Amino acid sequence: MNQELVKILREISVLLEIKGVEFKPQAYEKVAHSIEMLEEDVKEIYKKGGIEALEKISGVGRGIAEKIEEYIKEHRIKDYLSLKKELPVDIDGLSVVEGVGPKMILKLYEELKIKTRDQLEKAARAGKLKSIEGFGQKTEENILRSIDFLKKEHGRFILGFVMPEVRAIVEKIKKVDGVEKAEFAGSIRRMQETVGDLDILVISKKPSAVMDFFVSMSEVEAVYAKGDTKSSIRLKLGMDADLRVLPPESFGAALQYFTGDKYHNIELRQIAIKQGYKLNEYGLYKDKKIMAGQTEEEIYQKLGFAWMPPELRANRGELEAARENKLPKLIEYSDLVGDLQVQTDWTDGDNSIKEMAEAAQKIGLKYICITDHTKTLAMTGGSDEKKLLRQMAAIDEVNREFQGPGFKVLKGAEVNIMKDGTLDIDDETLAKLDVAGVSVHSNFNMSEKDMTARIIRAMENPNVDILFHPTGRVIKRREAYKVDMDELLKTAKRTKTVMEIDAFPDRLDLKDEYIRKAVETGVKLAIDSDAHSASHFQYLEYGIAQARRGWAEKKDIINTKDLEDMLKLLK
DNA sequence: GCCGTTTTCGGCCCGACTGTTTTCAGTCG
Repeated sequence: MNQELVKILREISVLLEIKGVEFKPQAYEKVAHSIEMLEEDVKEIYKKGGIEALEKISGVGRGIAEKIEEYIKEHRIKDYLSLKKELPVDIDGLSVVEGVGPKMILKLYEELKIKTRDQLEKAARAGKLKSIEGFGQKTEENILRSIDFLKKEHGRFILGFVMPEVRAIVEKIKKVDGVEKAEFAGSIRRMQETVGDLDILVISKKPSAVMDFFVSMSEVEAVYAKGDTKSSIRLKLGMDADLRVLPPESFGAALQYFTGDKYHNIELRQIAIKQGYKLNEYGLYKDKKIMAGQTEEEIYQKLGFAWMPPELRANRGELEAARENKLPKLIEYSDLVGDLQVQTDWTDGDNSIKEMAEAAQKIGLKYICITDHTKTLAMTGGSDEKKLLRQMAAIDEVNREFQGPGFKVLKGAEVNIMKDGTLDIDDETLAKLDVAGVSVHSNFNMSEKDMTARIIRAMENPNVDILFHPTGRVIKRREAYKVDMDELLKTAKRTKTVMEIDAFPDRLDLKDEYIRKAVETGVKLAIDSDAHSASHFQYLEYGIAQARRGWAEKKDIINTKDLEDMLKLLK
């Protein structure tokens, strides 16, 4: 229900903006965002607490609450339908095109009866857009370029897959003559699952040298704009990048501003206004006098907050917590000492047990658990009981070679949860493993009720230690299966089952909000790389980022503990 | 349409750049 409603509220927002209505568009947009972030279904909220409960959702007042009620009861919103009748266009599809906003949507419809992105593309290819007043050659080209991109990439990039290039570019810019400082901001600094573009902030005595370098890097595919303080490019990897040169006294303000997120910033600026300040990307001002701006710390401090890590900035309570000095002491990127999901060439991994162990040791881990697939995942050559026993002996052999307390390879498996919640490995064999992980790899399309019951049954098995990648999604490829996460977390708490944060860049389940819920519930978590190759241990970083965005501390994550202590936390 | 350390009316985040136009509206982040 939530996603349908979000889409409708967003459309109402744009439709009102097209009509030139003031302030209401922001009100609807704000509610759309609140509902998007919501864990609970609005239908459930309404069922439990009626219209008053709906009004408790951030940004929802009586008016919108009644519209939500109308949608729940009658599956339509009258006002929305009449707005839609006035302007029957695919708002969603058109507004994701870069440069196309409410006013342009209206003109496109009035002049050329364009309703969909396909029609927009055809009109642009036929050169018809130029005929509209206020549209020119450039507008047409930009629209086409954006449409091509949407087709190719769906607009977002998976953080872990673009991060190496991002870091390399920033390092290169740091070396340009005159550059004193260069940092990336935006969703990348916040370590979001997916990122839209790259923002780089620079202090330099020679701005033009930085701009010249930036637009002529080998990674650049196209240059959109080049100015004294800002340049914009498209990278060959498909992502857009902006670079801004700033005066040192504004660097912190700009870093804060461009890191976001948007909702964190709106909140912070409103707080600044209430205290008699004005906050923008150049600094914190009182009566045109700059009061802070060189660092983020001094800006937050002047406004009465502790500095907070970018991963927390989402206006989900972090400002309040920072004011009361109740910010969580987040798990650090150096805190992991083990990895509990590792595949090898015994099934679908690239490397041997020994090679994986060596790679893990090299990046500073003290133990890994080998968790190859089991027999019903036939395409990977999954293990049956016999093969598992043979692998256990092979692991003993590798451990003998390591000799000494420095590093240990544990025996585990990623056991399939069958349709009825039973496992495809017998209990006797499971009991012999150090760590038994379970996961769903088949029948993704069950009802929420059946899927929840299926997974709970598996968690109740006393040999099962960890639920691997608990929602089964693959970002940009496969939706999460339907499951009642509240029930799973309750079951995890009751049965002492650990929930996994899968660090593989396009998995990253649990999601941040579920992590936060797990932490609040007292459920223990493990951050695992799900490595299928020796190079994949580097992905642990993205799992840690995910944990940080879910407010998790070191104590919540079992593989921050030394081997003995970690094993005590398993069933 | 929402909301309250400006509290039930009167505000609502803010600045840069583009494209097209000749002084600025629209879009974006």
